[in-house]
Amino acid sequence: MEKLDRAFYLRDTVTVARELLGKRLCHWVGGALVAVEITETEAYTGVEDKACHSYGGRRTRRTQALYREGGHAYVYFIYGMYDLFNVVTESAQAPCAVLVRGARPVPGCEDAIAWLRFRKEYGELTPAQRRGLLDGPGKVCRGLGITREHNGMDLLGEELFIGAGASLGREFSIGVGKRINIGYAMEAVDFPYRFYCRFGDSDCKK
DNA sequence: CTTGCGATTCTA
DNA sequence: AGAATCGCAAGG
Repeated sequence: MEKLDRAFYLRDTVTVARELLGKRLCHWVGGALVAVEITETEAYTGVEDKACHSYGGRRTRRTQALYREGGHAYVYFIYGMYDLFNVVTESAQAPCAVLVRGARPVPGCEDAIAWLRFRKEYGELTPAQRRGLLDGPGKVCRGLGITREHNGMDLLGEELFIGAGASLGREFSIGVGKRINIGYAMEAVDFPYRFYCRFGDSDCKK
């Protein structure tokens, strides 16, 4: 499968966050290629964004991956329980990233369905259950088997990458809103940096 | 070394 | 609305 190239990730973070909607996030794991379609993202725009881990140029062991060139993974641990997957964007001088907040299984991708079913220990999955496997940033990592071991990984490699093709699902428009759970971020709480798929009848947000 | 708290999820 | 649960980052 053709992958998004470096140039895609080196662009403006908000643009990348919008354009990642509908793209296929893929992880080769356990002998299966697990592919899901991204339905919700948030942009974290770097040193001037109080909600971003690199705000003010903060550079610690945790934030190191943010200072890589665009197209790398930034995976960090939160709330004592969850790993969250981000796509690093822009140049190495601009520590920005896009948080993947939600996804859904790609129709017809049986490897992914089998993997997700295994993760949830379900026999069969209703459409609602399939959606519920990936409808939060912690669930995206759990569902795809992404952990902190993937922190800093190059998304142009073979194991973890994002497909360049158009969405396999239905057409959608882009919904915009404020980011979730960043109440501490002063003026940045109101930035319209959350993006989600709108499918006419139903939105991909809770 | 200590401590406050978080880009969440699940249950009620 | 609250608990679970622990690494990170800041401060002493």
